[in-house]
Amino acid sequence: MGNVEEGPDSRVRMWSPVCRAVALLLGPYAEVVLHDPETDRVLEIWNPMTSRGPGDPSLLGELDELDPSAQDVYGPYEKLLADGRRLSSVSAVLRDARGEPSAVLCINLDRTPLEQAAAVLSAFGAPTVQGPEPLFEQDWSERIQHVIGTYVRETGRPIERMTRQDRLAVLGRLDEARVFAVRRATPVVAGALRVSRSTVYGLLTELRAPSAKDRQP
Amino acid sequence: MGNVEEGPDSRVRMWSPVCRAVALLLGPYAEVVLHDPETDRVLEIWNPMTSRGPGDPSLLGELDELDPSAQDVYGPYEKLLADGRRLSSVSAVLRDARGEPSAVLCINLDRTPLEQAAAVLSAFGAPTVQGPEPLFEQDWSERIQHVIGTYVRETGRPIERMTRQDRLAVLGRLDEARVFAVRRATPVVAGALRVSRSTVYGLLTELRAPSAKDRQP
DNA sequence: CCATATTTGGACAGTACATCCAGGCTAGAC
DNA sequence: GTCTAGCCTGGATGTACTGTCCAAATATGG
Repeated sequence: MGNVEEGPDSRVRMWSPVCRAVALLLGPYAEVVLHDPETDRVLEIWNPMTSRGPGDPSLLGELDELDPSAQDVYGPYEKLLADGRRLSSVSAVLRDARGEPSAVLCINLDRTPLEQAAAVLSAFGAPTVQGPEPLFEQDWSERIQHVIGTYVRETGRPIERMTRQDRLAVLGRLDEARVFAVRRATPVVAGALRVSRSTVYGLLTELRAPSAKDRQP
Repeated sequence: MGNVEEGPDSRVRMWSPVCRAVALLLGPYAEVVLHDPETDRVLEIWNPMTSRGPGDPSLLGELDELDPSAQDVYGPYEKLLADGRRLSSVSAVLRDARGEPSAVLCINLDRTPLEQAAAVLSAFGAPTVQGPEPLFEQDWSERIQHVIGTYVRETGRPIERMTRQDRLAVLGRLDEARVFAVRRATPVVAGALRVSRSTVYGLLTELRAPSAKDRQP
């Protein structure tokens, strides 16, 4: 973490915790830059996506001329890197205790991975991530339904035409999914399989103790 | 307390551009909170994901006692909301010009949409970007340890020095994480908290029935 | 030091879990 | 059709777990 011998700029000292926090949160997908609006140069940079470093020119442009209702925050707007990566960027004017602008913070988020994922998803007709899609449910009863539903879809056999082997297979999956570790799960599974609790318990013990059976060759 | 002129807290004035920038960039998926470490209350909040507001208690605890090598930035660590959303969180201690801690910034990023997308993609055999991240926790005892560990790290208070309020907070989180829906969880939690089973049940009932509490002396 | 708040271990009642069994049902063999 | 064998069922039963209560022990705070 060595800094230059001259000691860090007081502005860097003040704002770096925020910058490092954002850089940590967004991992390798975000670049955080602290600019000096006076000299129009980079003060410090975290997770650099290009080869810029402290002291390089900022190429910031005139933020002063932007909409004053934004109250020192600009964006998000889009940038395009030379290699084709798309960035979402925001900027904020940081002021000292006297209210004078002392630095400009820029956060550049690489949207490319997200957009690729979104493209794959929409190609398969998956819903765009807007409303919460309960793909994997926190609720264990939904998980039960999900496991059983998957099995029915795989075998094309509805619940009421299931054979003993089917029930064993489904219960095996449910057991692997640790469904029976939650309270009151067994009666729910029995109901979902249209079977009595006794049957479920019987099949489960048979499933969990295959040792005594194949012991005799 | 505040030695400020009228209007918003000077700290809010100073840090709000950063906060608003992050909140804008990350859209509805990130919550940005500014805490007052003195009073342990929320100073301001952007994109709130729960119903917290300015003036509410932070439940932050003392960050001072944490590992000094972290240099005022903590995390990312994981939080779990009641509805199952998983958050990645970072915290940063913000210091004034004299180097004194003046505020604590927390950014909470909702990872759920990303994880859902990742689940869909991996179901179609698409290459997963990152390594073996436990998508859903199978071992609930790990989850208990994780929730407690997170709290300890957040507050810098080891289990044996916890106050009643700490225990209440931890049990609240565990309850939100639906930990007590699994069999045998309560004794395990009691053991992990170095507390008797009775205490856990007592605190839990107190936690779950704040409605008809202080009506009668 | 006392007063109050909190935790504790243990006893207890109430559930839920798991097993067992006798009888009923179904399917296939004869 | 009848028989047999295997499976399922409902209920009875014993065990394990859950949650509550309370007096005593202990911590907390003035």
